[in-house]
Amino acid sequence: MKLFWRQGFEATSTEDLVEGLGITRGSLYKAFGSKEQLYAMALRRYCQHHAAALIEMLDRAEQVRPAIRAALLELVETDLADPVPGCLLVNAATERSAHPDTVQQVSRTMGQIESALAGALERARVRGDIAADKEPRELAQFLTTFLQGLRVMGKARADRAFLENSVEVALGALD
Amino acid sequence: MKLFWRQGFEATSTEDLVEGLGITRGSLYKAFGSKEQLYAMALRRYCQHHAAALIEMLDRAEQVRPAIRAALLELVETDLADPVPGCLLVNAATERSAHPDTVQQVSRTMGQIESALAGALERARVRGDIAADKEPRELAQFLTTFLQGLRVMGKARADRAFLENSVEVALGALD
DNA sequence: CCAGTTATTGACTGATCGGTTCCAAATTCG
DNA sequence: CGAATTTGGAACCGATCAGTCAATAACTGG
Repeated sequence: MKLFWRQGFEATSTEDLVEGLGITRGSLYKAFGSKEQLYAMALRRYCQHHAAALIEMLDRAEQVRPAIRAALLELVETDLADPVPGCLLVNAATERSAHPDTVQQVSRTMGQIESALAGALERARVRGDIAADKEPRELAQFLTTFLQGLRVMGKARADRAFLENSVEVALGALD
Repeated sequence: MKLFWRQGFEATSTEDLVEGLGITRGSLYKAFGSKEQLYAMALRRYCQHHAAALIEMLDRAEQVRPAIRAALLELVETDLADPVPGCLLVNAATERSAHPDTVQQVSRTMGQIESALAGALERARVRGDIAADKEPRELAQFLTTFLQGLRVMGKARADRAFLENSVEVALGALD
């Protein structure tokens, strides 16, 4: 998974995968069928680990706004520590936009993130932590979009002040 | 340029380029040196045409907020009409984050967009069209980040309601 | 019209691509 | 213990990769 994450689908050869997984060529094709299928599995694993962790954090959060801020700033730190890999979902969406299976998987996960955000924001609204006149679903869609931009800028311009400021302005949209 | 734009660097073969440009293999290498150099030139051309057009639009705009809204909604329309190509800057940033030359070119262009936004927002603030207590530079960095997210979602989830709503919420952050 | 220069060509190269095959070693089961 | 089956692996496949080059074509000034 980490190879596809860091290098993308096309730039990762089967030789890289054989070396990285510590198995031989034949076993790889026995186990996964093809490079495409292995990529699909890696993407699914990424969604189950990383996206699911974000969603669970949002579901559990008592104070929603600090939780969202913490989640976004943690991603900023990740990109600052190593800007190359970025987010596999973003990489998949951009590199493989012509492959419907990949796009659908990415879209589904984005939808789950949006729903988790919408749920958390609804709870926050009930508690009076965010503006009462904003639709949680609309705010959630905005934040989902902003999140992807943050990951792109984390690769293109890994600058702490820039990224952290963007997060603060985005959170300001919740008022 | 359109081939790299639509397919990315790795997925575009020199054969594709030969066919697309209508020249032969030898001429391509005589004229551009290598696939890498041709990609760099295509990226530069993209910046000069597309990013420069956005920047000029912002520089000329009388009413800044409607101009930004129009620019963002036009990009939404572009992605809805054909979600595959997306934005070459975003594609380059994600696919080629390990190639410093590409990252630097993308970063420079993002900086120009940020500056154009900051200039326009400063004019808007003087005119009282946006909140007086917000720093134009900070808003510009936020909008630059949001813009990249919009292009990613345009590929991953080409849904008009989702994208247009995201734009409206983002513009709300200017108040 | 021609000698000299530049541009263009497409066949060719070694390397590497994703994927297969077949054999040997290990494991299972009667 | 031994026949049958599964597992693991290196050699190999045609195709395609990015890049080169000697030969030819086109153009130049004289």
